[in-house]
Amino acid sequence: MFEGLNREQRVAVETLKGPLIVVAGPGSGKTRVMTHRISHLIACGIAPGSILAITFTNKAADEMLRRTLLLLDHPEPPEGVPGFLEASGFGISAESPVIRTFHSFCSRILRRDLYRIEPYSGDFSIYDTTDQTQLHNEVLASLELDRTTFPARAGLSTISNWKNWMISPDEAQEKATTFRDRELVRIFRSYQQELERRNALDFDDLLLLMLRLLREHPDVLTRYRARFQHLMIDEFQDTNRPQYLIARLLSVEHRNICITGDPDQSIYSWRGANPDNFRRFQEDFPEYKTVHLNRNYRSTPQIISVASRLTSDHLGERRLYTENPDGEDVKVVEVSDERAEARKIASSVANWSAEGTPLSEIAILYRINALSRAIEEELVRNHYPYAVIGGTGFYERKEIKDILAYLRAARFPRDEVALRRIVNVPPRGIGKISFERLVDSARDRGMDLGEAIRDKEVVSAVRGKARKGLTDLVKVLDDLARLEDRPLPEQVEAAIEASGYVNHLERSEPESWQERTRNLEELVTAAAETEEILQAAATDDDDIDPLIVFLERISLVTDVSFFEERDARVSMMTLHAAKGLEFNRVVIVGVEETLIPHSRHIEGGGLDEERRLLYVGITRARHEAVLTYTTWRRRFQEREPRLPSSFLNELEGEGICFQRAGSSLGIISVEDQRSGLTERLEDPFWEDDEMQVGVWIHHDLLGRGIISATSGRGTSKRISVRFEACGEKQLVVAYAPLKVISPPDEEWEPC
DNA sequence: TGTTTTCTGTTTTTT
DNA sequence: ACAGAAAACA
Repeated sequence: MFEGLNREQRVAVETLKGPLIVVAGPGSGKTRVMTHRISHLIACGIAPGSILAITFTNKAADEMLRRTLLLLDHPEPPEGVPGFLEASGFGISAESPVIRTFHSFCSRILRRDLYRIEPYSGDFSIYDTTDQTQLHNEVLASLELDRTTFPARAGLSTISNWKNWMISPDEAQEKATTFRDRELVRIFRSYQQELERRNALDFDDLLLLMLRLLREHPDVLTRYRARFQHLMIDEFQDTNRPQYLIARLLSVEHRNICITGDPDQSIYSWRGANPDNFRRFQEDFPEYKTVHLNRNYRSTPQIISVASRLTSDHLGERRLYTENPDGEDVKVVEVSDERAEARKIASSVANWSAEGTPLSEIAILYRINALSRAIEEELVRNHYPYAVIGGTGFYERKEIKDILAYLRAARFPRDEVALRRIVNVPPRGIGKISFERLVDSARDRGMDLGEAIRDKEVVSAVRGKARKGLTDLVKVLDDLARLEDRPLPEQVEAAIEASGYVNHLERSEPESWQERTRNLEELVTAAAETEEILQAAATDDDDIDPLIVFLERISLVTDVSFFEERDARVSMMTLHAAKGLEFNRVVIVGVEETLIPHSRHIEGGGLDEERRLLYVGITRARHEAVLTYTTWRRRFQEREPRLPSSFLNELEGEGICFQRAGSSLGIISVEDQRSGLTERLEDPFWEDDEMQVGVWIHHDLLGRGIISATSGRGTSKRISVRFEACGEKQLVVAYAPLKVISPPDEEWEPC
């Protein structure tokens, strides 16, 4: 049971009673400790079902469950069936520990008990970001506020912050001083009311309502306290206030709570994560014990020593060390632009692959999703399979969301977001005006939209094409609703069929309709998979609607493991998404000022978190870490000069080597590179010609004009020209009869 | 007049 | 690639 564990790890595994803090650096065997601890609990006679382990992602949950079952000599869970099984199953068996994220754990409980809180019920919808944005904008319309002054992104992030810090609309109102703040509070208030009315929960609500449930219903609290005698929380540095309070409520009596985390890897404060929870924990559970896991088993000494330069010296006490053999230096590579960066990465992949590193052991990490594009293109060109993790995920694709919206609208008439989404997709003549008319008429009668579209009088308020479209839609939805008891894949297929969606795709997206249709087929496959899992867990006492399970799985389980096949592929993801993962070789791209640190966080408290983000990135690597930065990068249409990240200065020292692409492996310090930067402003890839914005030209046919924009290079370079005689035209420089002229005098007269 | 198509400007991180 | 705005269409 304890073989292969070091002394500290063993202490953590053996301490089963009472509060325990495990401070675990990257690669220190934290998951090992957690899985051993769970199996040790079970070996000591604790009922598996009374163990609740909270992880940060569903992927981590699956991994932990899989490894725990292995330790327990369980038959291996079927390949490719994620621990999601557990989500629907926790009512079922006391034979397996419950390992989930906070969100899916809460959702599971709320499915059963949310009816206790007015006016909700257990078949609530979960609103994802898209749904939230739509609702936000509906709220704006009803409050007669302007979309540009109150963008959804900003508004929702403010609302989410309030919720994470458990500030009610009333409290927010008291603190609001400016006009804008007061308007935001109004938006918050009606956003929340509208969610309630629709029996819908956003991600924050999953936590907040769980907390309310436990606080307001002592019998429920007692039940779950009795049920979960042992709590474990992973990535504790990234828990927010409601999450901590839920954990405290569940464990404050038996006090068997083990938290693991690493303040140096706290990278989610923007989502309300509060490292201060460590301090609160120490106050609330003063008899706690602490274990420090400082020995790293993952990385080379070079990687550890370089990465450690980014962490604050916690009194020199918590320093991470390793006894692994030496490896290569961490490399910092300068390249001229994002295409050169992509080529450099592709050639690294080629070399590593030739040396025998499997593609699945290579990761490319970046600060923002937008950086993946250039690299993807290069990998495609070189025929390297890759998987972009996160980003626009499968379930965020338009066609997928549309079909799911059909199912939602058919079966959950209160869920207006879904109905609004598909009311005119495919186009059936119900435009903005007709729809507004419909909504008004429904509101006048105090009806839900779902009722309204079936109401004769309301429908007669709309006329012509729109009325026909509406009756067609109602028929489609009613037909779908009738399939309630059919198997899930059949329902999904029916939704695709009845909506005429494939036809619509073919007409409206001649470029991509085939791929999108394939995606829809994948959706049917996913439905079949869910159906299968539910069949396997047929002992379910809760008898939950398969469609609800399917939708929930989709909104909460966005990990790779759920959908992607496990072929050998290069992984590409953001630094945030890489948390908790490890790879033999890691490339971090775009290590540039304004990217990491991101421009929004260069000043103020956010800077430390950016530094930790880079720390997390570097420590993902076992054998080799490469950091790249460019001197030029294309952003929208413009190419802009770039500076290396200021963090690179902090990394200087033993175990790291700076090199310029194309140059021999000479060691060049950051200062050398900085001073060399100005002379390299003429980038070899930048063909500087005369056709620049602001230059006057003469066209043989169109006459005089001034260049207002340029794009592309070489023979594909295009310019926009505002002509005196005929307005703005687009021209291809290589083919247009143009010559540069000196500016007309009148334009240059000083005013 | 109302609907559909085309064009333009926009991307921090995510359960 | 996507959303919102302007233009084109019925």
